[in-house]
Amino acid sequence: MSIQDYINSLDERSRQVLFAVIESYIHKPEPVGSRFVTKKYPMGFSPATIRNIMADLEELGLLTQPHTSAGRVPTDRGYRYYVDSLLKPESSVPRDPYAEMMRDFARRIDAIKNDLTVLFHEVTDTLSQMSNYVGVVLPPKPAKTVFSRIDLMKYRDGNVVALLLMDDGVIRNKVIKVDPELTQDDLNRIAEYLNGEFHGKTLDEMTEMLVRLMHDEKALWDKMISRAIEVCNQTLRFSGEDLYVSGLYDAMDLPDFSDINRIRQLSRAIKDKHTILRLLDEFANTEGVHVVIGRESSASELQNLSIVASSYRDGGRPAGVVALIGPTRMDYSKAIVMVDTVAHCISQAFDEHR
Amino acid sequence: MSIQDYINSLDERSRQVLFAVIESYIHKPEPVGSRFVTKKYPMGFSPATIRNIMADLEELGLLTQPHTSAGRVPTDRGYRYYVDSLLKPESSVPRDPYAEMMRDFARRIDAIKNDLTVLFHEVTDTLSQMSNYVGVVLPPKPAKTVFSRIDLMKYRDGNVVALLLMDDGVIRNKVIKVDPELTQDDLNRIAEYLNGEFHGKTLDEMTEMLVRLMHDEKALWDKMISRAIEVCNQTLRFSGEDLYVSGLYDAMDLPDFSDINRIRQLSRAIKDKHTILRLLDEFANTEGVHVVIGRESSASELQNLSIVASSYRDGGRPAGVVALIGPTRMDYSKAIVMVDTVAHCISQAFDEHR
DNA sequence: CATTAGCACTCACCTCTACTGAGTGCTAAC
DNA sequence: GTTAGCACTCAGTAGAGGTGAGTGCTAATG
Repeated sequence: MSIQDYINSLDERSRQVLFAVIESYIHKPEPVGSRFVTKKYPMGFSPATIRNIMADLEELGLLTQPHTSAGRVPTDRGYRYYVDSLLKPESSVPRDPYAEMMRDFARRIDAIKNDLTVLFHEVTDTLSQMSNYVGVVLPPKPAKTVFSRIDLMKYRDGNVVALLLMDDGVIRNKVIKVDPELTQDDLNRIAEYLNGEFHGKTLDEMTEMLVRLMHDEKALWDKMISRAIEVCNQTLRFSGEDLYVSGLYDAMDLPDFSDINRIRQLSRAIKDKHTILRLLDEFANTEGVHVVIGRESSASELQNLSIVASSYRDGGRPAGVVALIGPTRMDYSKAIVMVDTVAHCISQAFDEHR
Repeated sequence: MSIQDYINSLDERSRQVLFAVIESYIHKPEPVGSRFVTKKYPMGFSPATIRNIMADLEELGLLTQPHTSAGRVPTDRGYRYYVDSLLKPESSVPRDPYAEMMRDFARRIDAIKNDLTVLFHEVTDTLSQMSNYVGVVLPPKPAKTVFSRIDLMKYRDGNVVALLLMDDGVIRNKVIKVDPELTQDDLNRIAEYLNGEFHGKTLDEMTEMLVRLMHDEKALWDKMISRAIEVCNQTLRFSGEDLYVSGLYDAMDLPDFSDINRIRQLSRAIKDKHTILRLLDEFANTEGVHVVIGRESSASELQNLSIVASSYRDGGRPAGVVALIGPTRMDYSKAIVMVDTVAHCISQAFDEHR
């Protein structure tokens, strides 16, 4: 019988004690003693009994002691058990306290769902304000979004403004350089050609087509086409995938970040976004709420941090991810409800949208 | 004779000592003792003499002691004197070490000067990376920029994408809601009308005109005009003035921010941008580099912070501001050179641009 | 008369010690 | 199986003493 098996077969008493320790510690970040448990979570046993149980839980790696004569503190594995086995009956999580906020939220995002940038900023702001953790949104992969149209307008010098509209609302404008000889009429013809060519394609397909076109003979003798390819090529050169983040400032006030190094760690994790990006990306095609606790993610940047994430859907299919990043000592039940609800709100907003 | 007069008439010795203390303290944030000064900045006096001079400087409020038996530390007033009287002969500031970087910088911004958003991000990034302070850019007041053209494109549902081009490169796109009956042809006519009406106007003048138009009789019977007004009204509703900021993460590594409260203070100052915005705004119409040290700005948020700022010009006239925000214990000479040089680079990029 | 050597003094900082109290593990009794 | 009792551990605090960097003052010096 492996440790995992032992953990899975915890008896009710042990579960109660573990639950008590974790809830208490989440409420107030101080090691929890046996006497304290008997007082605040009375279950008819003396401190000595609780001590025995706690010792068992420590042996299983669910709790640990900061030092010999201190109370117990949950380990990452402890939180994991808490999240998986103690919170799972989701009905027990009280959604009501947030219902009001969420109705309000749903109303607000309804008004701005046309502009994804504004929408996602609103989402991260709301998430972080409500939770005091760091709110994150992974926007839909632009590569998977469907081309709607491109417009080209002459600007100053030899510059042209390219406006790229995608079907789901991702709008991008970019100043590109072209042959200054081109007139607006030329540009219109180029845009028209591109609109026809790329109609209904995803960005991925577009770039693929572009590569093919560039080797096509037709492009060699038709100047207009070769120019169109050039324009398109410039426009599609993206600023890379981005991530909406907010709430670092509020999170800094959490007791978990009273240590300067913890703050640095958190901000570093947020600063070079690709760690988080890679992690969230894994959830982009899944359903439901996921929780990653501390070292569970192999990324060392996230050692003392946990992530609660859920994908949201656009037209039934998973599109992007919303998440909360906080300390491992996180109010998981609260965070899970929030992330879940917000994800649903977004999915719903998208659905009404089409 | 006021204290200020005494300060202005410091003799050479005192100036030398003050200079030594401040330079040393900027180099390493530890109280500077008399013995240390005689060793590292030999000027032919014994520690005792230096002590007497230091006592005088303290009486004038230029230095202070953290506690009785510690060395001296500069006060805000001390830094002020240092900046005004000891650094002013600008020729003494060595520009060379940065010359290389700056050439590089000039080349880089040359490539992106068409897109102000990208440009300003690049500027704050460069400033903060080179200095380890927080780089800030106040973009040109959109209200003062000159209208170039507006384009309207039908999007999904009853939505329209409005693309607003301004003469200096501020480009803004916005999804607005209009009467779904409007065809693309209608939109084109509306845009044409607006382009004619607003040609060469600033945003300020545009809003003004808009108010006037809305009370004009013509608007009442010409449906096209009234729609145009509506569209324009929606488009001009801005997301408010913004501020480009970057470098908080790097600044956190400065010893000045090893105290958690200092970090919180700094991030709070950056978070609600309007304090900084108001401060920088004062410099928007001035020339040259300005330095605000600690409490000199009445804003309590900036107590332990200093700002080195300079306006940059667009077409000869001051347009916006670049700045560095750091601890009062800042390397002012370095910061001043950087801000000054960067401001010049931007001005130059704009000039070549027209 | 400016400068300096000498000296007493101050005070942050470090270390050592002792004490306290919260909490534990173990064992024997219930 | 549960619990009372007890010895033990250890972080945290407070006080005492020593150290050293630095000062202010005064009297001697050139």
